[in-house]
Amino acid sequence: MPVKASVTKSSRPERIRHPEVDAFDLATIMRALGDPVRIEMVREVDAEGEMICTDLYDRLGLPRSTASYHLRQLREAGVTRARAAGTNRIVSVRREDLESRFPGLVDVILRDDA
Amino acid sequence: MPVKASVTKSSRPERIRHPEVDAFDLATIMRALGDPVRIEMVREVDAEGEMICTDLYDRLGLPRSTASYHLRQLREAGVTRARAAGTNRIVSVRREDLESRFPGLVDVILRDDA
DNA sequence: TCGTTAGTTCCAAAGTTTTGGAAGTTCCAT
DNA sequence: ATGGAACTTCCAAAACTTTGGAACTAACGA
Repeated sequence: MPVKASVTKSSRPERIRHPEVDAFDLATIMRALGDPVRIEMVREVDAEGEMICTDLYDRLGLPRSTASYHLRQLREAGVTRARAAGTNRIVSVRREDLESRFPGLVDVILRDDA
Repeated sequence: MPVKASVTKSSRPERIRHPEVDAFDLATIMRALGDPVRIEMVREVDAEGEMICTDLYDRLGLPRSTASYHLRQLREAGVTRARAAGTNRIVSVRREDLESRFPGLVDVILRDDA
């Protein structure tokens, strides 16, 4: 009989997936940004440069699973990046990548004084 | 008995509604642009400067009611403008209005060469 | 090894958007 | 008037997104 009885699911590190700049899609990015919670997330993260999820989630005051869902939309569109650091995850805005593919877009998001 | 028996609905000219620049909302505009059909509409219209709905709808090859729905999303967000001209409607992109409120955004939409 | 913390994924319910045919309105020409 | 063309709105079905609690995983410290 082989090794273990109950590996419930993936027992390997599980990389965090991010699209490459060449795979960025304008409609997908616009859609990710078409939500006030997500725009706020981008602004909070950008203002700090980098942020751990807990701090971001605490500021937004949403249930963690909901906040995690929205952050995923941003990450999968290419707006934010996440890297693991111990038991935390450090999030940042992909400013240079966005700027190189859609010049001016980051400024539009961050500079709105409505 | 007053005047008419069956006015089924509004019997008055029915103005086409457009938000004022001050009422533009970033998330609403991003959301309106977060769809490939609508991005294409903006590009087609902008390339012509002005366009009547029929011509636009014919180019997109969608059922008219569907195309009309998408154009409405754009108009209500503030991206496009429509004015009546006889039985036609002439559509255009609100370039200056968008530029004044969200400088750089129109360029992002029109200049993407993906 | 166990307990705790950080964060994600699962899942079903709730909510929203999209679709397209049919019906309706408005305008113009005859 | 009546007819037709150009649009829009209605409406219900289908498709998608969002929500949040519960279950889960992975990393760390004692």
